[in-house]
Amino acid sequence: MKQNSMPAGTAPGRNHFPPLNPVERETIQLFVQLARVLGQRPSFAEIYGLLFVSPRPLPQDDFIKRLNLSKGSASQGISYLLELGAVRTVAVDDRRVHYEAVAELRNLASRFLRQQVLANFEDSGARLDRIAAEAKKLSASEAEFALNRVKMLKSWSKNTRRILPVLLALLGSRNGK
Amino acid sequence: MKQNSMPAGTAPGRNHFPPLNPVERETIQLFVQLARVLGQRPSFAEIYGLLFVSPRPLPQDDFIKRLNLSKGSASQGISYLLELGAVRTVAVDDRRVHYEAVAELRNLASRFLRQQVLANFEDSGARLDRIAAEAKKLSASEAEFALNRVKMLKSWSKNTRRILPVLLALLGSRNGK
DNA sequence: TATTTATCTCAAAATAAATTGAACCTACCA
DNA sequence: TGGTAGGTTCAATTTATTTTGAGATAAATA
Repeated sequence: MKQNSMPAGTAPGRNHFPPLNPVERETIQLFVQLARVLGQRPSFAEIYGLLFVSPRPLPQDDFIKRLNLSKGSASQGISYLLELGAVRTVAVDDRRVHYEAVAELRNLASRFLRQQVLANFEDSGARLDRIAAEAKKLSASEAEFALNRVKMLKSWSKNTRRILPVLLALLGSRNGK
Repeated sequence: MKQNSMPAGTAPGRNHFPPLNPVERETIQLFVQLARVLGQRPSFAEIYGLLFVSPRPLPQDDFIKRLNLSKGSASQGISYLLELGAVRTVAVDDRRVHYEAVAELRNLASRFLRQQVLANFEDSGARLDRIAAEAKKLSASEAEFALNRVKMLKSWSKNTRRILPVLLALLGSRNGK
């Protein structure tokens, strides 16, 4: 079989967007499902999933065409994933920016925990102090109970912070070693 | 000041639903915020929050009136929280069922992780096998890459399962002991 | 410099999730 | 044995989130 015009049989070429094969479809679904548990948008998960199964970096065009996404979703999704550190840009001889998945669990989990989870716990300390202050204005027995609850919440928060580094260390180590 | 008709000055009485005080409001808000991170409904978090700050068990009436909830939300919320083990019923000399918060972090976290998080990972194993099977039908180089990705996902899932028991043990221990 | 191509922004539309409340059970009690 | 308080269920509504797409911007190309 002769090749014509297209540079090489294996290179997909600029305007070649084949439909998703079963491996791609299922992998993307896997990430969409995971995303749901973690409170992430399905369209963003699709993008990450496609990049994750792709042997080569992809430009935005690719997810727009192959995932049927709008330009807006693709752009928002990519910038979110970059910000999260789940995706990186790759230099390619093309005007378009190409992206690839960052596939190290340690990196992903660590950034996710820090940016999405921990960030939301940060300001709880201030709130707890406010609650304690208000609690002192209550009647003696009510104050006692409330202050006890605050103490409990503070210990929860301490416990949680204590655990994170351990968690990250465990995620980083390979295969239980 | 004389008491009349009401049994005792300190007992809230059947139809007494004072508005939330600042301690209650702030505590409830704390749980609502936490719930958002964990993907839980705000109305359910409100119920848990109110029970958490209440020195005595409360019947459904209480959250309906004091939190401005519909009967439906209260009922759904309570049954969800019971199912999750975040709330328990308390025997009280009253036809109405009274509830109190289960406030041990270890219990809460363990049940939450198991029911909400782990349950969603369970069936990913089957999907990974399907992906591997499909991958073998691809061209040699594509198959190699895809199978490698599957291997990676399997190791993620293994890592995650390995970590859970450690996590729970850490959450259960007090104050870093 | 004009034109084309890639990407971004954000208000509007579409979709999904949470909440309500009417209808319906089921004990209890008068 | 009929009335009522407490509780549940679920379709309809409300509210929140996600996605879209019509411009705007900017960089590369002609």
